[in-house]
Amino acid sequence: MRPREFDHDDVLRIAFDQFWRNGVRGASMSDIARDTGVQRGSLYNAFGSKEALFLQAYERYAGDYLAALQKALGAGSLRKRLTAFFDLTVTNFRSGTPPRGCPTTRGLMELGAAEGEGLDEDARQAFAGLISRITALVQDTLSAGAERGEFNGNPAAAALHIITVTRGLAVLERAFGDEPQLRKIAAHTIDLLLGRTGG
Amino acid sequence: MRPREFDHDDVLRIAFDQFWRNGVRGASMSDIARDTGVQRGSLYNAFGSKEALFLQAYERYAGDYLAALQKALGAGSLRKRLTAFFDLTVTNFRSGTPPRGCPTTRGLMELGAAEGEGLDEDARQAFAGLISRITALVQDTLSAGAERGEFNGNPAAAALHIITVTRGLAVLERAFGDEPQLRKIAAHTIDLLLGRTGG
DNA sequence: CATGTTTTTGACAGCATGTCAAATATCTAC
DNA sequence: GTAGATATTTGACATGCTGTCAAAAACATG
Repeated sequence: MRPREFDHDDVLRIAFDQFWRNGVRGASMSDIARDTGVQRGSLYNAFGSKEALFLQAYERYAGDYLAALQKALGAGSLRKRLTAFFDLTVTNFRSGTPPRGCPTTRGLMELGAAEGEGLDEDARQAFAGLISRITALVQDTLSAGAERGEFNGNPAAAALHIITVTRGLAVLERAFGDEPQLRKIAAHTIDLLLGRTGG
Repeated sequence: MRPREFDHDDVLRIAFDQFWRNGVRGASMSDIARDTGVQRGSLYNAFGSKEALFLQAYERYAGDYLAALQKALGAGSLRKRLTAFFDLTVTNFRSGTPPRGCPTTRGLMELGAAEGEGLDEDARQAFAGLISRITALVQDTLSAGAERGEFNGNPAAAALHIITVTRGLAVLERAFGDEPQLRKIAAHTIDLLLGRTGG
């Protein structure tokens, strides 16, 4: 066999940065080839297609991001946990120069048809999978908070509400790019769920 | 002069349907040419570019949609108004076969760079403009409700919260296509803002 | 009926994804 | 050490996209 001349993980990292900054459709295989120093044909040989390359790169990101969220949700009062969760979310959306937004939300809205039909069903499942896992983390945190008497509502409904707000923040970030506004909305959401005082 | 062989408005309607179903990037000028019966070159002659065609088609849609929202927000108790608002929102996202989702949210997430740089700054402003106008409508409704004693919170903050949730609903619609779930989230949002009982 | 102006039409350039055959470089077996 | 097998690299190609342009066509106006 002839050995590969590039590092698999390096390519995934560099490719994902391209996808994140320019979108899956906006990033071209030529761009990725230029940035990685790997020729376009080699990328196709190694990954099969642009979508397959994206999926691998996305799974890498999803794992890292989920771990960071889990850590943010894991310490302090419920209010502190949720605050850390939203902080990390907004910071993630606003990372990069210029800010890159939310890759999950962007990827989701870039898809072809709706669920069921659609060629990029694999991508949709990857995006939906991360959202579901984040929702589960939040719900667990709320349930634990409820047992400690820090929250008295429906953890499932509240988690769904929170994930909805985070997706909305991703959209407003693209519309207005107003980071203080995003943080105000996040704080307001926590107040709505836990009450304005103490919590 | 030679007269135009097609109806300007017909083309805008048909083109927007293409954009709505397949996204701005996903819909090709060839598709629109086929559906309208107007040759590709004629479309470029009449509208200049795909983005310019989209912008005109989008403004048409935005005007109609805003009028429908205004009507939904204009009658009954505050709770009824907000319920009608969310109903219309979700129904709009789920219209078409297969459901077409939210064209504003999709268009926004399809854009190139973030605010400031980016070539499609005109499109971003069109999307942000509709979102801002909807937010203003909701805020007015909440303010009026507050004067009538139906709401005692901050109308500006609550309106921002509501618009954030609607953007989140647009994203979750693409992720899961679960319409009952969307309606539950909407109802829960109203309960959070107005209180679970009466309102 | 002739002239002028706009629309229409078809061909072209440039860039995208994806495919493929040929060339290349290493590993393995002897 | 050498020869063969095998996977990677490389460049050319097909196809589809946006956008441009010059030539042809069709109507309005004098």
